[in-house]
Amino acid sequence: MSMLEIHQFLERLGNLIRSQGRRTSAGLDLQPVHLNALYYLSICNRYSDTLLAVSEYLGQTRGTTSQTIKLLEQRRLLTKKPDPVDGRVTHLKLTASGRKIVLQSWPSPVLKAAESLFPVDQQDALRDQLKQLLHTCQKVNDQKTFAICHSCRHNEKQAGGYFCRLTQEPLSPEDVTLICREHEFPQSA
Amino acid sequence: MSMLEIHQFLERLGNLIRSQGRRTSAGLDLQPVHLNALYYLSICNRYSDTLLAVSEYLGQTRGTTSQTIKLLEQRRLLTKKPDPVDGRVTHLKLTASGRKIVLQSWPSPVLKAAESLFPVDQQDALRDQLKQLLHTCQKVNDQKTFAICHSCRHNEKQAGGYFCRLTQEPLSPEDVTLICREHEFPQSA
DNA sequence: CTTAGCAGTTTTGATACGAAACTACAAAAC
DNA sequence: GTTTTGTAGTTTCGTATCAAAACTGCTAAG
Repeated sequence: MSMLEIHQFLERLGNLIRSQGRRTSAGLDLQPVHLNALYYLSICNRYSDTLLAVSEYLGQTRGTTSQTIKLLEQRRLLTKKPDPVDGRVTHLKLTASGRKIVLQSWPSPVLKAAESLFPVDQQDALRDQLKQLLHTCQKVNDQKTFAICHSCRHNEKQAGGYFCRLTQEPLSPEDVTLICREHEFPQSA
Repeated sequence: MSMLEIHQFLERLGNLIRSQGRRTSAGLDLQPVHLNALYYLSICNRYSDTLLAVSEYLGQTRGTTSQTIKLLEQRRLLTKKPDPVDGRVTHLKLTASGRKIVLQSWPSPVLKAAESLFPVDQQDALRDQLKQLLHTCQKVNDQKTFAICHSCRHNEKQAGGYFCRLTQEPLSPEDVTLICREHEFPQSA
């Protein structure tokens, strides 16, 4: 019963944010999905700034994402950099104007306006519950979690900093606050 | 800061539900937005089962909603009944197969699968917080609330039942559990 | 009885999206 | 070292979503 209502409220908040976003982001000539892609690229780490990662994060096919990326590149909101090692891979880096748009458009004006009327401790509680629900859904549906290295089972705290056992590379204190497409929680099942 | 993360989690849950929904509801030959419209019609009261109300609920224009309704009518998932008093208005009623599809598709399989792994008291807490956030957003953005008569300032508890001061009509115990496009919370500001 | 306003429809055009075929590169198989 | 299999990304095409705006028909106010 609760899940039914949770679903309903999620849809309604989503509709509110998206339909408002279509109107306001129309000034930027960008669609909601473009803002999502830009936001992802602003918080992902260096292993996760590829087209494939974006498409997995957004739940789209590669073809669709390819169109999205092409448009964002034409608008000079991101640049493509070929991977020095693997010739198939290109990394997507936000430009200064790309970062500016992320700062402008996140969070949505709808939520920003509600922020001051919504008690801070309730905001934190809601955030934690949503995070929990998202990760439960992802686990059940065998989806990638896209969480920060800090909570990843491949990440190892060492004397001088951090180390990723998967990529066999050291991670900086900033690195472990970014989200990664290879992220896996420590298995508790 | 919390709002930023809340927005992010809302989007990701939305994407998860929608991209999964596109796959499963493809079996029904319906799009996510159609399921939303059907669900709304299953929980709205007799003042709110019109095209205009649906379009306000979904945040679409009337033209877009008109297309949605036309398709649902062709699939025999709802029927149109002209209003006996106002010749401009038509009421939208779900058919038996329409109701069946609502029961099948709500809540999303993604959430249903997570239900058993997500503690019940946390479900209730999350539901209440989402409701709170939604209503705060709607208030701030001057949107209709679409909540149940039970919480409406126009509704009056009387000896034999309930009474709506706006429509000047009595409401049954079942009526006050349905959502209404004219709903307004008692003003506390 | 005229005018303003509302419920709903139709048409048009832009954009989003998935499916599938395709290119180019990489790594494993043999 | 050549073939096979797999992966990153692109292109094309058909379908669906959506808003904008012009439209019909009804209602209600002046």
